[in-house]
Amino acid sequence: MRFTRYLVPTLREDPSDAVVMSHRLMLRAGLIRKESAGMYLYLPLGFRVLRKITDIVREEMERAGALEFLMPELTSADLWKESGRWEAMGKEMIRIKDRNGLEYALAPTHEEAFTAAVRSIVSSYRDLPLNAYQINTKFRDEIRPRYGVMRSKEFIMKDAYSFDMDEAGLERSYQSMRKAYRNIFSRCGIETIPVEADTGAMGGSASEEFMVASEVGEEVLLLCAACGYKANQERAQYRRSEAAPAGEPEDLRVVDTPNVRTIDDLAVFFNCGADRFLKSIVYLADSTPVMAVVPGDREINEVKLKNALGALEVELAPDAIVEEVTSAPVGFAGPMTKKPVRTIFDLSIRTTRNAITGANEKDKHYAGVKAGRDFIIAQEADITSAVKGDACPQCGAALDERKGIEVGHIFKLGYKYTKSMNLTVLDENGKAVYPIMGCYGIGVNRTMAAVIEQHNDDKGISWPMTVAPFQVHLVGIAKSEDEISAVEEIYGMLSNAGIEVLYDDRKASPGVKFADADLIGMPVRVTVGKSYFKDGEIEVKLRRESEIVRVGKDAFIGHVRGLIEIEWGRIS
RNA sequence: CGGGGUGUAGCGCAGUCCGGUAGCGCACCUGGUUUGGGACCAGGGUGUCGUAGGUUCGAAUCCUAUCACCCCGACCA
Repeated sequence: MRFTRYLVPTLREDPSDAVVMSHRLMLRAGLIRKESAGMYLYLPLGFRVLRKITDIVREEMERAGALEFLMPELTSADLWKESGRWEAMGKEMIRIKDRNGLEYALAPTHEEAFTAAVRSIVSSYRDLPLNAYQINTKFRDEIRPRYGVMRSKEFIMKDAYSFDMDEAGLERSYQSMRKAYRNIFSRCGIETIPVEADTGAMGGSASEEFMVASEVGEEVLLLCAACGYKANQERAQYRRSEAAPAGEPEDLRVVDTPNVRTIDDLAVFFNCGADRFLKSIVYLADSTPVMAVVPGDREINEVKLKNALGALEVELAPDAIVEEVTSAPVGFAGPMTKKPVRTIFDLSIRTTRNAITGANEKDKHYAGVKAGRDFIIAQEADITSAVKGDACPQCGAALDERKGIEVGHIFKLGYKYTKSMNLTVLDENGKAVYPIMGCYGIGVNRTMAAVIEQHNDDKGISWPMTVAPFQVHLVGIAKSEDEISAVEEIYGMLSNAGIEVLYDDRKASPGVKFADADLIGMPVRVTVGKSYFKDGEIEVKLRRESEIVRVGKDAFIGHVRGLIEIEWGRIS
């Protein structure tokens, strides 16, 4: 491909609204342009990368025995009403009506669509196991799209749905996807960390996310170097100390605490650490008030809380509700409420004694509080987030914390959709049974961004060979007609050898060409200039290294082929 | 949704306080000289100053409303 016939609008300066590296580089290298918030268009160069990634995804999915479909993006409301998600998906799902007033959703995911498709097509156990997938656009009305294609309203996802006769079958499907995902990400040249994850609104049991460690990641991961435990903070567990706190047991007493409301205020007032307090927060769980009680130095994990309560939604209660529940102004809540309210305690509360907590009365706190004596733990659960330094739930070693970008997510769905949408097949005895499902997603655009996050330097992108838009970037530095034809000849040699080459044939200065080559980041750079015209030497350089190798015309193609092969081999 | 910020040429920005006929750099077009790490000379302006009202002899600038975008938070497969 000739640069002058292609369209690579590189930018010298960083666009002002791009804050993360991958976003900046995608814009500057001419891969994408913003259409509006959370919507991006892919220019030819960017689309080539997207295609390379989807090619890899497709190959690995086919190898795992999955079958490719293409589903409609416009999904009728009936489908969502069957599963109950027309309500449950909330505002994230974009809903539209046609001219007849029929309601549709722009698909944010395709469980319903695939379940309905399989229901109408498959009726025998002989057709299972089935793993159906597609590579298609998803629409999600994100509250806050950000970081370029990392979180956008419209994005490309590879989504797969497995249907098995029993749990053993699901386990096989799940493991085969797990393997396929590892292959896909490693072939894209990115290192991923598989972590245990929450199953979220999809429902189901086992779940793993594939994370790319990155400072700009939106997820927090807890990792144990000692035993290999890895989990998303939403789910990560930690071992609590069993030892009772030191000090003589105290009696319960009321302390005047005028205007002392927050944990920080209390720590100053009582001159002690935040861990001495019991933090009592009122939530609305599906509109019903619930009090959650955790140690003062801990954050409540709303995902865990939601799961422990069996609720669909939990949100902080407004002040009016808090005051009603506690019979006191906000800031003086405690588990010893005057009126009964459902209260859930974190697991670490059971050993509490000599603690300080709100007295459910204005300007008063209790001190010397002891669990079991002063209040009953009716329900306890793990409802606090693990943080760096906590004890690993498996081995007790200190957990480490990192940020990650979620590029893939696999989980066992169970019977949620087959039952709600009544998908059955006949087993060998002629009896109708519900298949069990798994579902598996990869964010394709996000994977592209993650590749760039992991492969860049101060000059630009440095593509892994497997996903690079072109394998070779040919820079010609020619003045005379003769020199230009000599470069053209090299370009012809590369093209004829079947090598993907972008040939910078612009009448620009060498500096401009080299700078653009580094910015766009093809893995191999070939320079044909004065050392070729004088000594017959073609210069070959890897983007990720600084060394330049000079080869003669005869050995040239063989050398480049060898490099491509080596670079390919480094990755897959 | 709460807090903060920004909208002026394709990109990056100045001009706004203090109203007086739209600017700079890069990119782009024409001609010429150049060519090994973002060249130079000469010429060229491609704009509804986000939008709509208002004040004024006169508005990018002041007032009102509104829209969009970005960041932090809340939220979120």
